[in-house]
Amino acid sequence: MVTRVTIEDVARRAGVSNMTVSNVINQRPGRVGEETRARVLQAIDELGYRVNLTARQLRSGRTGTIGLAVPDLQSEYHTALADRLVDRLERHGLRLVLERTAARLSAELDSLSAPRLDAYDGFVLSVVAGDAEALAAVRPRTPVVLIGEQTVPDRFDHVLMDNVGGARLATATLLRSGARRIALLGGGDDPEHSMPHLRTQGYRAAHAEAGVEVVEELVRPSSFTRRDGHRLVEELVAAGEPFDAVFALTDSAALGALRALADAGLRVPEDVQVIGFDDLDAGRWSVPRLSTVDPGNDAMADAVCELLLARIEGGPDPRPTRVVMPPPRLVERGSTRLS
Amino acid sequence: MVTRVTIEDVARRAGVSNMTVSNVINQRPGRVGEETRARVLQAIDELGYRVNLTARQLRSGRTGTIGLAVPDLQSEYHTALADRLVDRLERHGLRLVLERTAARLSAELDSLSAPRLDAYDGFVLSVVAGDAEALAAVRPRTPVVLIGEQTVPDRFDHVLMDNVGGARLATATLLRSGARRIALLGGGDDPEHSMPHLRTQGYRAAHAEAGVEVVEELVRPSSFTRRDGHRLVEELVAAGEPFDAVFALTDSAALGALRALADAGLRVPEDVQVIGFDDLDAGRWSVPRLSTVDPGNDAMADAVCELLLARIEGGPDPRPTRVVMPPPRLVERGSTRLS
DNA sequence: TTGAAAGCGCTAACAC
DNA sequence: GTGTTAGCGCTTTCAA
Repeated sequence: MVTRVTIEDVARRAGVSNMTVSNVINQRPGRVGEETRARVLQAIDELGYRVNLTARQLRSGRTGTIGLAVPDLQSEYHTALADRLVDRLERHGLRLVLERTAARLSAELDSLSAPRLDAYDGFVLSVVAGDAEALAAVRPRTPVVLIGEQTVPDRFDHVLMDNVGGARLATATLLRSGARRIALLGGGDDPEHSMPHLRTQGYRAAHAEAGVEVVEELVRPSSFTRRDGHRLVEELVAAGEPFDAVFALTDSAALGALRALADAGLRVPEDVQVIGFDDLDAGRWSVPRLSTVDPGNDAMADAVCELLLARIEGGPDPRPTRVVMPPPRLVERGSTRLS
Repeated sequence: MVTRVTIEDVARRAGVSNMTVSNVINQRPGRVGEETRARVLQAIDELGYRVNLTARQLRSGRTGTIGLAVPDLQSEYHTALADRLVDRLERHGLRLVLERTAARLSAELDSLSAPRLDAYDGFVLSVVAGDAEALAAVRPRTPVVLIGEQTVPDRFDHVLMDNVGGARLATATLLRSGARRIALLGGGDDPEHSMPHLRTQGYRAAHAEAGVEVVEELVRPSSFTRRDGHRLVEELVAAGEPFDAVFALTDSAALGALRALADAGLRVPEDVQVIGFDDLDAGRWSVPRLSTVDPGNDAMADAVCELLLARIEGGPDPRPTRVVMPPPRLVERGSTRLS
């Protein structure tokens, strides 16, 4: 073990006390004379001293780090969110690190356990597997913001997207352009507050508003990845069920659907229109370009930061928790006909 | 501040000493009687005690966490690598967290600074901006494995891909199928040991071996993202320079190229063959499916883990550093004609 | 403006 | 098998 240079070594060399060195390091104003500071700085330099964040943290409780746990590191939606957060938090001198929960409840709960949270000043969890009941017992001492559509105990700050509104927007656009048989990739009998359930609800609402009957054979379950989207469209084509549009619950599924439609010799948007959800960057480079719903990605990232910072900096007065849900916006590209 | 339950509280309640509690927590074999253990466990449960990892770390020096710093959280290549590493490290009771360097030298060096490294038992840095010179002064006490093609001080373990070999493989395949005017997206006068330089070198080597002249007008610089790939193909088409194949230095650029070729009304692979590099998952879902080079992704992840674990667990005897470079493999899909 | 003392919560090392 | 002592490196508190 290489010996470590401590504050004490620096203090000895500069001929001052530990505390003075600490004051220099932390740039505490007016606590140390100009001359002394210079001497300390020089000692630090000569010795190559670096703070031990672990020790500082044990004493002060601050780590300067925010954690973000996502279900899947490859999820383009979540890495895009992470990127937005890194940029914003950097401006406040905070660093963001990413963890993976693999969408497992055990891992999500684990990420909220005291030992894990101790490493962070604040934590953001993208809840996929958990729900209000599962999270009922969790009372983290670290500020936590939850994202995702699951219902969660109202003791948590919560940022979510308008799934119902966004899905209604997408579906209404297709209906307005004349589509009458809209395949829904990812709809079905999911748990009540899950993302698929909510987006399916928006899909049905739009149909009801337009006075168009939903073709139940076209409502296909569990489809979030490219692979899923591809498979479901294949199945639909094989089943011979005609459809003139596809609403995929995620852009990823929509991209897989595009692939399958090309395989089947169907033209987009002439034969089949396609619309996704999430506004991933990849949708700008697909063939054809993907129309989609922007659920308010920037606004959500803003909200997460604000909530976190308010709790971290805002003293002990327990401000009420907040729920933030920005308005969705339609992004029309080549995979739909202009409405 | 909510008061924290400490080991001392548990000890008092169970009527034992701190050390006994510690022994129970750490499941040290044969150090504590069955009855005592039960009493301690109960006290832990009743009090809701959780270890303070910060304190443990300050004392023991272990954190149980490995850091991985990547240039871009949205880079599909790097998140795929992260996923591979999470899986492997989990098996050894280690957790992986991801950080972003934004491909800036300052951030890369920063990530190797003592305070940052203190948070980890081991660290993996994907070097993009740094080189041997920039890293010369860095002497981390935490085990570090470097990945990426930059030359690095040989005091670091280093895992890299065979950029020259992989690029030669891709280019040779195109030449064998009859291509004679192969656009290179991302070639150019980059620094000597950079990825673009090396892959360009492989491209030229394959031409030389096949006795085919490189068309210099088709060698286009800096192209790694979808956007880049798209733009460069657009420019090529606008310039009226004929080409019968595209070798993109990354799959991402290749996907952008596919988009641009479709815009230009060129058929793939009939009019233009396309091949990428990296073997990203996205390449399986593009239209058409993307042929590519697998640089040995699984083998690289294996190597990173082995090197890390050897240094973490392997005592103080300073084993020699190692450089690992797995063999690349061609993945033929729909964007090329079978060779 | 500077310093001394105390202790954050845990575990290594050794005694019993 | 269990307890005692010491201390990881830092910052808080209070005194000078």
